[in-house]
Amino acid sequence: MASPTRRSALCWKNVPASDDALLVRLRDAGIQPSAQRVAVARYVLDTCDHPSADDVWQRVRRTLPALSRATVYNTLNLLVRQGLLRAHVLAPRRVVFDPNLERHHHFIDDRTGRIHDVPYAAVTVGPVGPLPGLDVRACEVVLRGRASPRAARPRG
Amino acid sequence: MASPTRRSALCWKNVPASDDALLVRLRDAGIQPSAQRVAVARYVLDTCDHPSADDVWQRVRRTLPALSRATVYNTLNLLVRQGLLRAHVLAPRRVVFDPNLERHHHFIDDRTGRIHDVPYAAVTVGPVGPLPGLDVRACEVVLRGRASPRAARPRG
DNA sequence: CCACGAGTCTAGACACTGTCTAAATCTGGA
DNA sequence: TCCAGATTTAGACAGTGTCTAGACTCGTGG
Repeated sequence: MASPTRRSALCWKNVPASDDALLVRLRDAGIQPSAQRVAVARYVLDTCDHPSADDVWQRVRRTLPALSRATVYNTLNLLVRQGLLRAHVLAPRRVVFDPNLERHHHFIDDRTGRIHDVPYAAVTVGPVGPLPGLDVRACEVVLRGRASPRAARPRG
Repeated sequence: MASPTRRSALCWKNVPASDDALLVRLRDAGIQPSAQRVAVARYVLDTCDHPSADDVWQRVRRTLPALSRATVYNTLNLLVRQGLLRAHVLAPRRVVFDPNLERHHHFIDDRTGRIHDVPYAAVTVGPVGPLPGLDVRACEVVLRGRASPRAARPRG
């Protein structure tokens, strides 16, 4: 064959040493830390942008051009399944991923679509009155409105 | 031409007289009541099933076989734009339509995916504490859990 | 009665999202 | 070194929602 059509993308050791904490975290969750998974996790577990799966793909491909879409979806679903990530359905055709595992709510800017985290304590929900026949196990609050430009950054 | 490939589907007068109230409602909202729009509205404005756009299409096509998918989407968006219907994004790849215009919340059964309306007063939300930079204009609560089979019917 | 313009509907193309499969590749252990 | 199992890739596939061109209907005016 003339050219290496298949790059050596699989290399589980090819991860910067500074990611030790991330590697431990993945391993503790029972996730084999391949280069692709680490790259995806490194971005998605440390962002406050609430990216969609495609956002993650676009972003991580900058450093891992051979990354396939299927791997991104697989990895995101794996992270969700293992409890390192949460998925929210906040906009049509847009599942959004959120590394914030603490109980919290969301604010969506009507104009920009930007999603901001809202501390759990900032909204008082319930006590839910008696709802006959409904066994409530989770409660999510979505606020909508407009964010002032200054508040456009959920975290510094 | 050999055969009527194009049926006479457009017939704005071809609407049962018993739908007078609906016709008035549509006209008041500035919506020209075509047969297709009336058929869609008649179903979607009087259901508690929280159907998706495709559900609406499947259902209304029973009585209007030539109804196109684009017309359903156009009509649903029109009803939403004119305030006769609400759209909720409660599940991935599934926008759900809700004719209940009163303020209310939703309960989603984890197992069946069924959506139940919850009276606004049954859940105490807020008072939202001071959220600097966020101008909150709407607040939606989504409860998740399990519904007992007996409670599976939001309305009789 | 007929022509015309505005509004509506249909069929299909299109873009996007998420899942699945076969084949190639890599890893760790014997 | 070799092998079994896990992982990744590319592409096919299905579902959802939008858009466009062309056909159709209605009301109005000549």
